[in-house]
Amino acid sequence: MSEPTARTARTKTKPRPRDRQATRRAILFAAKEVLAESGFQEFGVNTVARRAGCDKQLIYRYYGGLEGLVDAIGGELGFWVRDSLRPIAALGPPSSYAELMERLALGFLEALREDPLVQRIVAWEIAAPSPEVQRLATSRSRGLVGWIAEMRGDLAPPEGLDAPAVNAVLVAAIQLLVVAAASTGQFAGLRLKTEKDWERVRAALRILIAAAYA
Amino acid sequence: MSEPTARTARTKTKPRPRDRQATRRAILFAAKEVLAESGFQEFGVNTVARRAGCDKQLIYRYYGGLEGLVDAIGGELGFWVRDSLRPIAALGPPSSYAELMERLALGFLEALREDPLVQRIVAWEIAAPSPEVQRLATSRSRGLVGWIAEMRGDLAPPEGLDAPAVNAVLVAAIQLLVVAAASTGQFAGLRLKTEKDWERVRAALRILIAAAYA
DNA sequence: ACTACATATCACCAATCGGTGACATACAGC
DNA sequence: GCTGTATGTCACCGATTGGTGATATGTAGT
Repeated sequence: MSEPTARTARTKTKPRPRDRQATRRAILFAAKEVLAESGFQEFGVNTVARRAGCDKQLIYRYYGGLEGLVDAIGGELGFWVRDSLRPIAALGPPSSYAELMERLALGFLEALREDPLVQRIVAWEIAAPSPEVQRLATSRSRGLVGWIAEMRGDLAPPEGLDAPAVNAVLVAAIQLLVVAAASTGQFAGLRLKTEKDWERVRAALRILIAAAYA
Repeated sequence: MSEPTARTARTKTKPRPRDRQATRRAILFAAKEVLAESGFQEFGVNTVARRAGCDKQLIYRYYGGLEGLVDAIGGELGFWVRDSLRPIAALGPPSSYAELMERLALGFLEALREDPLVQRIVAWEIAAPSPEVQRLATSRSRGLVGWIAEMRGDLAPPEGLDAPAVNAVLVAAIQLLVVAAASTGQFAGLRLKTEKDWERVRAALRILIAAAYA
């Protein structure tokens, strides 16, 4: 066989420019895209490499595999809570613990609604408690709790009220409602599509918060 | 080759007794087991067939594939809400809407905590909104909403309060807390392991409900 | 006893997965 | 110009997946 050997045909696809940092970034970007658009079910070396337009081998070389890639995403997300709630801080100091919690809850709701990537990660944490994903969860949790503590200042919840428990309930509700809205558009018979629908949710949250922390 | 043909070796494994109904039941039972124990990630024809101790072909024959199997599970779960909240009804008529909602919320919490299968299905609905799973969600939603309406009788929520929205928030919180507890044992910095942890959650729910419906 | 059918199992398929070793090629240092 | 190394691509591996056609076998009806 004097026809072109396998190696001769090697030049079918243009190789990427040889820029290690750019390739690393491309992979990370593709990973976040895949996760945000298709969820963790599609998340794998093959899919990410295809999306990034490079060979999957590079994922192993530059991130040591999927786990390292997830960690890299987690690293970028470490400050998500802080960044997304920054506008809340700009409103000036709240006058009461109730007002603080209302701002935080509604701000968290909006921030989560606008970020499909974090939505997917939340869903991932719920559905597939693998160790690497757990780290994402705990780091985000810590960020949230720490942020609340920081904003709180010297404001104190009413005497005898278990604020961490109440806040966990509120955060849980917000997370599930947003994720359910993204995937099914409704929850427990409540439509979650139009802005009017969300106004009902916000009103309910306001009532609950005001009542609990009154 | 006069050695045993492939077909001669066919009798390695004992075939199941030829009982169509029993086999159908075994498959459905195995499917629920797999789902409850390992979650939807492991849920597939191969796994279920292995668990049921039969050939996967039978899943296609008797249920028309995975979708039909999921539908069968959904059919059995149609009355889950009603069944699991039956003890609540036995307590006698509530004296107020607030008391009704408190009973329902706490009853729903306990029922969900005790049923890993439904927990997995909830997680499934959240993470992988495929059409067949959606049907499970909506049927359960309808069951819940209908049950509330039925129990409510002539009790009415306070004037001007958006009860469906408030209830959706509460149900969402309960669902996510239970699922998070099952998978990670904590949520938003709140431990969810011991009965004492859960008592904090129940107390928080009681406060929120009482305050909102006062 | 013989046939027809329902039941169950097996054997294989193409596709996809995560993972790895071999090869190609651009570029930097000598 | 030659060589070594970093970067990128390809080709393959074994395992697993959902899916199907062919085959064996128990059982009921004649």
